[in-house]
Amino acid sequence: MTEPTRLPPAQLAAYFALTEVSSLLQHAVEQQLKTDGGLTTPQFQILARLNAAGGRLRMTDLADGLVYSRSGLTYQAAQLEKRGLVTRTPGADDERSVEVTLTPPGRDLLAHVMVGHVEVVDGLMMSSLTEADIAVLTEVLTRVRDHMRAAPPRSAAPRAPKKSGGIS
Amino acid sequence: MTEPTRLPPAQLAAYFALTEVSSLLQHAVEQQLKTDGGLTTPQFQILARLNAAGGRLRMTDLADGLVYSRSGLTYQAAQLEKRGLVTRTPGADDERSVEVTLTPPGRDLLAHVMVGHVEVVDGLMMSSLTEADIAVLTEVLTRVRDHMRAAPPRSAAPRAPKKSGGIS
DNA sequence: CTCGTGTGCTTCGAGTTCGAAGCAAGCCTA
DNA sequence: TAGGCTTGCTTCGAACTCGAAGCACACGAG
Repeated sequence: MTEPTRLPPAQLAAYFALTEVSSLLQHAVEQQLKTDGGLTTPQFQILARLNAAGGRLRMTDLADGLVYSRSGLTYQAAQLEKRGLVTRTPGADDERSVEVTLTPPGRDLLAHVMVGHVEVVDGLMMSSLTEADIAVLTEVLTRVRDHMRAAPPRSAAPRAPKKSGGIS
Repeated sequence: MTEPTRLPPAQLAAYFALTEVSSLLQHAVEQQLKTDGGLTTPQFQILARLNAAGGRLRMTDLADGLVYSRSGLTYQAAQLEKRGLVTRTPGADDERSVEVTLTPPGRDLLAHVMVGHVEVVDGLMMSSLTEADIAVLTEVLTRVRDHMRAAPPRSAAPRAPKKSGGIS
């Protein structure tokens, strides 16, 4: 039980719990998405985000909401296009941009997959929570999310004098 | 026939918030681990788990606490061994098992990395929360975690249902 | 008009991940 | 002791991921 550093115990507990829950949940969801619709998590996120935005978004706007890299987005968009779930067309205003559009089959598949998706989340996560729990969880996590989105990407490390030229 | 399914809005909000927070946090942590110690998240998890267990664990016991696949664990353990952070030796009792042991350099690196790790988690996640928030978050998430660990996914394990928890 | 810079997306190579198949050691029954 | 089943881990091939480099269009200055 020798710990290398002293740690704020309450905070670490919260952090580990968050990490573990989200890992387990993500794993379960991944299985469901693959089984019910042959989708990976990133693909599902793309479809869901497109649907939420009315069915059409530019690559850049799509990337803004998601967490992973531009190149990964290109790859997954290509996969989705192969299956006919989305189309990619040159942007109307800006010739170098690409607009991704949800097709009817894409919308159908999303609707179908969403059912099982909600079932899994419900059964695995929500079934052990009260409405009050859910409300407070949402409130707290939303606050954290906003703070994270606002925070600078990185750097400003007190110990590391590493200069990366700045974000200018 | 295909309508966007109606969804429990409060639950979805909680779920999305959880997903987004954990993604952002994971991303930030990944950067820190790489910068401070040249470690990936799975590698860090292995070292941390080893340290928590006193420095030595069998591969299987290591896998039980983590989320990813056996083959992935083998791969990462090999990476760690290459860097001299752990050793792998045949098990004493059982010749086919492998015991992974944290080396002194491994312990040192973990201690070093943990400092920055806590800093990141603290600054990014905890700074926007009160102590009460943290307490309630921990309580709720711990409950969810226990429930998830107890519940089998949607199908039984393909090969090895553990001795204790009979699925049949 | 032409050049230089910025922006949007894709391509590329290297590394990581997973599930299935494979290998070897242990266990159980006869 | 032999035979078959189980368990512990590794290897294999294919898919996915990332960051860096590259390509093409847009915009502004001269």
